[in-house]
Amino acid sequence: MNIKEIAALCDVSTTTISRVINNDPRVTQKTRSHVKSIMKKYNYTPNAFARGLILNSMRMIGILCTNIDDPYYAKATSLIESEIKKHGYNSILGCTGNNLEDKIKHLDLLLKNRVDAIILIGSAFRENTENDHIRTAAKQSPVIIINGLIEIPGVYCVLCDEKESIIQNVRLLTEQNKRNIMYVYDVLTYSGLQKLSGYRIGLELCGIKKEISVSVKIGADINEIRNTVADALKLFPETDAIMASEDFLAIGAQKAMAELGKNLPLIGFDNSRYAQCATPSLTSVDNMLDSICPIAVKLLIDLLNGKKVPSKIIMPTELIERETFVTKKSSTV
Amino acid sequence: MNIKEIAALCDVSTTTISRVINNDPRVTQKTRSHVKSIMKKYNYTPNAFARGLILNSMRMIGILCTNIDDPYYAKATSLIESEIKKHGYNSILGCTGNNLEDKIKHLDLLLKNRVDAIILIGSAFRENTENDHIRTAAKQSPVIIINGLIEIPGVYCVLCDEKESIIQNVRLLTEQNKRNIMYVYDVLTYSGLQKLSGYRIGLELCGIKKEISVSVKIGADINEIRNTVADALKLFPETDAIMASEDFLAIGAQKAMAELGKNLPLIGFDNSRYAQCATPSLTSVDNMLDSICPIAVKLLIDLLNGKKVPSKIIMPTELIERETFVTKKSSTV
DNA sequence: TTGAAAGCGGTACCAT
DNA sequence: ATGGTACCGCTTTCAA
Repeated sequence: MNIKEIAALCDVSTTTISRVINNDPRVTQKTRSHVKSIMKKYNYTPNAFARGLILNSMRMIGILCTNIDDPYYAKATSLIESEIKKHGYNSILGCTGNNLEDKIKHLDLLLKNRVDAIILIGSAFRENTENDHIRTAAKQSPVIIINGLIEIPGVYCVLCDEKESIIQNVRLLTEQNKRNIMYVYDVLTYSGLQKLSGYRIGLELCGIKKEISVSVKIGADINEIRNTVADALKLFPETDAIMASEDFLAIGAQKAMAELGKNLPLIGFDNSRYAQCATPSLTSVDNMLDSICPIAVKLLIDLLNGKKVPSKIIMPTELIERETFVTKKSSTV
Repeated sequence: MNIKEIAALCDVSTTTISRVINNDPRVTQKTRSHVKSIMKKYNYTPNAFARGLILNSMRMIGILCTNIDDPYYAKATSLIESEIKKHGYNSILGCTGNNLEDKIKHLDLLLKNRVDAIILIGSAFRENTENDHIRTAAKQSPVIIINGLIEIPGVYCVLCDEKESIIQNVRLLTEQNKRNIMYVYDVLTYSGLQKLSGYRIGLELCGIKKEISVSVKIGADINEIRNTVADALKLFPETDAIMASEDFLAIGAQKAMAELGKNLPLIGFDNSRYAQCATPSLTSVDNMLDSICPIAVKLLIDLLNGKKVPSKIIMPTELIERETFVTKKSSTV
């Protein structure tokens, strides 16, 4: 069933049908309702490809993340998808993995499919070498980066200040007289580097010389993480607090401590559901996806509507206190 | 840049360009490479909408789940997306929520976008009343259901035997002389009903009369779950084992037990990463997504290639033993 | 208010 | 091996 057949059935031209489809006012109420009833009767749906061909858009937005099976990306994707939908766009999803070639391939795929815009989730899309693929993509389609930062024209970033939040964590720990703070991390994406740098700066600002950083194998399971951290704890028995770059790592650290009969203050990152599931429950930095994602989508929609928008928006983070570490703000002894 | 311009630049017809694009052998090697070089030089990409219009396909597969921010759906989506990609298809993602109207709207959206097939993840897509929307969708496009079962022509289901796995769990618990088994659940989708029914059948088969089932508010956070289960444990202090319909609920139950100083055998469901994160780590039923998803995609691709495929594939589950419950298979005292 | 017809950018049939 | 051209289903300009 196509527009011509519907036109014939209604005894009007295809133009009129098109006008009805697109809510063009230049159709009498009578004709309009008649056409609508026929369309309903025959369950007619305009061909999206044909519309796409002319309008040069199928109202699709490409979302790329490295791995949707990571709760952080899942949450972001979930929030973005729901926002996008509100504005009448659909989401095409790609999970790229961490391989640069695959990221490029996915980007190309989205461009080939002529998406209206591209949203990259996470700083994994900023390579530490060059970012030509993103530069190229941005020339053809707006690119939004969630919690990542690349300064390229046509690329818009909405992120939280991860470095600063880690600096604050160090400060909070030192306020409780912790001077041997272990930092557990794995992947050194831009974000990973920011956090690591926050750790180092934090130590420096607090006058601490000794860094105890533990690098965990990327993609390690909980037992591998536990073992790695346990080894580190044996190596640095003076450790009196632990921070991790992600909740999952923090939980591995938690298990390591349990194994060694330790119970040090512990701060995770992402405030994921893992943090709630942990026993004791995990104090964690909330990276504000709940605010960032809607803001990013709003920015994108404004952009698509031709408005002027900022190229960079940075939010502060928030420490969610649970059982593994509490600040004593009101230290009324 | 379109096919005509490229044709002009190459001094050949659009037909030839098209042939090169589609790897049609009827082009000399010389022409082909020349065309290819020009295409590369001008960074030409055939318009996907135009191709879609003619071929009536953009090689897109629609994936629907209720909530990608649930690790179960996230894992399934991740596995499906990666399999689909291998076969040269892209994924368009929709998160519908649990509202029937929204599910219908999403289904319509996918059909409007003329996806090549639709994959529904989870039994939440089977309504307990009627399923006309799925019936209608299946008439226009193949529908695959992951871990859900609806017997409708054009709908293909790949699932695991959840009911049976719960029956087995009851049996394993009774073998350890547990007779007061609490069952914690929330949403009663088809899957939820299957599991609940497995619990009841299991009890019956083991000659247990007393059912202790606890219904938790849908969407409850970990504290609400803990409170609900704690109340139930106070009401039924004779409880000597707990099963849950999902890992997250099991963890809530775990926290309730901790609160009350209890330490009963506990079995979760889904074998999600939550199970690893729990302390003590959670014994859980693996619902075999790792096998189901590739099988489902394979079935789909076969279907799209016109092969005959089964309408229903059922896999057995597997109990992953961790700390909260271990079977004593080799009970050599 | 309505309609005829020219595209949008490809593909595929039928010639050559 | 290559090309001319009708056509996919819709939108939009221009004319009536």
